[in-house]
Amino acid sequence: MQFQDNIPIYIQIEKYLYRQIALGQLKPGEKVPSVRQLAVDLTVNVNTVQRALNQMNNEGILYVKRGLGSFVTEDTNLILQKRQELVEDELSEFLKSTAQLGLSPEQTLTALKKYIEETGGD
Amino acid sequence: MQFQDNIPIYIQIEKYLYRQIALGQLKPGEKVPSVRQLAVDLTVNVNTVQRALNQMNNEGILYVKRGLGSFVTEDTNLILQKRQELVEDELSEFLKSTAQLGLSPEQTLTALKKYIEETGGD
DNA sequence: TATAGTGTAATAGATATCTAATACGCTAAA
DNA sequence: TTTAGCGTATTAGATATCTATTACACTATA
Repeated sequence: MQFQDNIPIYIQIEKYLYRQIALGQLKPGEKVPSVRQLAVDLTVNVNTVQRALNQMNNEGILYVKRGLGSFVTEDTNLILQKRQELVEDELSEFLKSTAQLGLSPEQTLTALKKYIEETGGD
Repeated sequence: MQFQDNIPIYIQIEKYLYRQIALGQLKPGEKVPSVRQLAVDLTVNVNTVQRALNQMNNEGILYVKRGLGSFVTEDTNLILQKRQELVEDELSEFLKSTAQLGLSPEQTLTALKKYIEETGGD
């Protein structure tokens, strides 16, 4: 995984894992790779992974079985809720950004539609 | 101005000034507030402002008159080009983000439309 | 000429992030 | 009981960011 500069790595790892869960690539109750394994996979230090997992534990998205590892919550509603939250955050931030560039919501919508038509979304 | 945590301030200042120029609130040939004045306005250190202005000088968006200050380029095409670039960056990043949450470009478009209808874009 | 305002540079210190290394206690399985 | 894998904690050092401070050279103007 390649990380974007200027944004803390532990934030990006958090986002990455949230998305894995939101997409169902990490299922409810499933074990998350160990911090050591993730550190190897992501070419990052164990402490950095640990820091990312901490807040997810605090939010209840993950839970820990001592000596065994971290697991995805089995609270499906919580996962759905989190996914919805992530989507709405993106929508909100996007509209905020384009507004600061002088585009109204409607203009933003039009620009996005045109952009998709022209590029296919890439 | 309040700054977002986890993103370097000098990056946010840069973005802020780009938008001022893109929106025409800083016009071609107009003097940009001095680094000392900006530092006061933004409640930030002079060096941090200086760092933000440097790259904009390198890109040709600003130019310096020694002893007088920094000024917005009079190359209108360059400004228009930069604005277009900023908009497309937002569009691209937005689609990338929603894709990582499992939304196709079309689904993203629909979600945005719905979001605007429901919230008015706020 | 003297002064005020400008960009620019350099230094030192504080803080956050990241890495590296080591260690401890827990659990499951050989 | 021993071993391997797990989360967790701690310490030290490197780097980037930001602040604070001082200083220098240039320009326009009183």
